[in-house]
Amino acid sequence: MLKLLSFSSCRIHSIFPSGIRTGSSVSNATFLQVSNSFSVFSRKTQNLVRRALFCSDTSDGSEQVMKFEVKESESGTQSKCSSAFLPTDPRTEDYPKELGWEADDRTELSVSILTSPTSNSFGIPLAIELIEKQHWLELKTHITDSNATTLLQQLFDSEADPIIILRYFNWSQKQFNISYTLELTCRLLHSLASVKKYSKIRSFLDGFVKKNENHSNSSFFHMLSMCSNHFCSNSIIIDMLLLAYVQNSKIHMAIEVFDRAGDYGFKLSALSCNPLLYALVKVKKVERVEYLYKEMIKRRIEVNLFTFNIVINGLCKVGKLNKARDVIEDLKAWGISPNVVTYNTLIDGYCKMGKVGKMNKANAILKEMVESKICPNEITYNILIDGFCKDENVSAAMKVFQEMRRQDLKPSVITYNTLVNGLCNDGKLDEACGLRDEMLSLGLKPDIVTYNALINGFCKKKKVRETRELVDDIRNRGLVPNVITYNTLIDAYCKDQMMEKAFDLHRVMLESGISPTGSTYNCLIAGLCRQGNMEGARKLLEEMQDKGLRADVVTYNILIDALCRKGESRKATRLLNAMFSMGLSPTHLTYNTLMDGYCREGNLRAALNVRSQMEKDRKVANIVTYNVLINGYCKKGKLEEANRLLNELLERGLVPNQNTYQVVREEMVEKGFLPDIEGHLYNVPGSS
DNA sequence: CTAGGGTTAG
Repeated sequence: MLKLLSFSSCRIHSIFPSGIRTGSSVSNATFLQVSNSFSVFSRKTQNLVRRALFCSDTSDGSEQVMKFEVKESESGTQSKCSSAFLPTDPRTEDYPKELGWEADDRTELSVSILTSPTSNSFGIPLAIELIEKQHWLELKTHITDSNATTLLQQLFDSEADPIIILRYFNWSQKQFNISYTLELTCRLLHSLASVKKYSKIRSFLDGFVKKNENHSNSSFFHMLSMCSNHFCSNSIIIDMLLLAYVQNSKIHMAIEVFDRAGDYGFKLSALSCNPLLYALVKVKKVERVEYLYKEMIKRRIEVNLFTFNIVINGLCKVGKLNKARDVIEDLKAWGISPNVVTYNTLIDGYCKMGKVGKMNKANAILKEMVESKICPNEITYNILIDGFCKDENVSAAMKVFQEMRRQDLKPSVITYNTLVNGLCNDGKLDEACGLRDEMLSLGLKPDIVTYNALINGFCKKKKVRETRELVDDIRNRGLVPNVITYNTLIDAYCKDQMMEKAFDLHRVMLESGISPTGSTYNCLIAGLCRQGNMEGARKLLEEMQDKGLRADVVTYNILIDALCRKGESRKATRLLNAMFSMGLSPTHLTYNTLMDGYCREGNLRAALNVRSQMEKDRKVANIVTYNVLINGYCKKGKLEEANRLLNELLERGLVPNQNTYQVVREEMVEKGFLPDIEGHLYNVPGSS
């Protein structure tokens, strides 16, 4: 342990404002040089000496350093000593550099300082006054970047108002372009916490996190607990640090803080944990969400309805609907009642992620909700309308729309947009336009989303004139086309093999200052690929990457598909490997496309290799995988093998679809195979 | 601090 002896006898003052300044022979330069000679001592010793010098109790401000002595000695049998005397003239005195030994943690240190009286000194009270009045210019004349830290320490030691210290801390860091140590930072935070200036701590930590210095969380935690063991303050500061990371999108750091807070036993709050949960939901890191949620309950962190709703939302977004329902039970067990948001979230989950009969389940939840005396709101209806539209049941969506109005709920722009989109996707363009007109008559202004939906509908039907009119309409109504407008139109041109037009639009887009997304490029690359222009596709891929847009799974799927169609499945396989090195995860589609490529080349061995690679990637063969392989075997005349696969897929509980049926019927049934699965085959939807 | 609408591969 280092010990500072004769600390209280130190009577030092007035290195402030610009070092030691007296009528005596001791100058600021002298003082600094002595400071430099400290390098022969261990860092801890240096710091202690500095503190002894700068932080000692000198209330009268009339004393002046003349001479000091530092002694380091190891406890135990061996001991070494060293001393440094402040010289009257630095150029003529020797410094103890040549002593060059390092103290360790067992070294004892003693410091004694001799002082002499002086008169003209810049005292702490004056400094505080200047900071309080924010007379920064005047303050600046008293401070140099070498003693800025000294004043800070003096402020701490004089127990100045934490707000004053904070002001000086921020000002001097900026003024002298310095960064205070973590220790001083933690002392500041503790002093603010001691007077409950939490909003100050919050904004300070926000800036601290933004600066992104190389402080690790581990040293922050360590220093914070070294500076004070006030459990409550520590917990609050760490809680706010976590929130600061979340608000600055440094989720990884936030998670680290969360974990470490657990190790230190600091208590976090829902105020910071909820935003973290939500941030994780937004990036679909749902395993993390589940872990955090469990951990919050385990650590007895306060959880509230927001917490539950966020977790439910996360689970719904990835289709874990049963787990989401379990969380509803959890919250009831906590004595909390679900609210309209809870139910809306769950209904939306079923609408978007549910399997067969999902809309029935969504309706069932609606019923449950009403029975629990929770009134569906406009959003509830919007969710259901969208659900039915996406389920290709626009008429049911319209019924919900009627019901909504019967309940005296006002449809919003979003309601109309949802329906317009549903009608457009159903090819009912007249009705869609009718709804747009209805919006206008109700005083609801169609927005860019309305137009994007309509444009999409008209593009799909290749109604060029109407599409053009709609695009003109956007401008006339004072709306501005956005990325999605452009992407929709570019894709339409690409699908129509009008690549020049597509690239024209791409140019217009750039000129209007709208940044293309990866999707924009995907559309264009797919267009070029359809024309078999692999060279152009490659070039575009490069352009895309030059713009800092990363090729994604879709991009690779497009390229792999194109190569396979050209009978170059080997090259496509190289792209599959490239995906891994780019950190992208191939999807079922990726593997299936590649297998299909090999099958069409008649290379079944290669196709099966892809399948085993897929399984190594822990992707279970789906119905498309089987269709591709069965087709491959059939083309080769290996009907027994195809039969084996067909049985395998049935055993796995997969449902054959029209493609399966097609292949099997053409190639197998007529040749007398598969009597045992006939029953299944004739139940396939769409079969006669 | 939590819930709803528009484009894109196959």
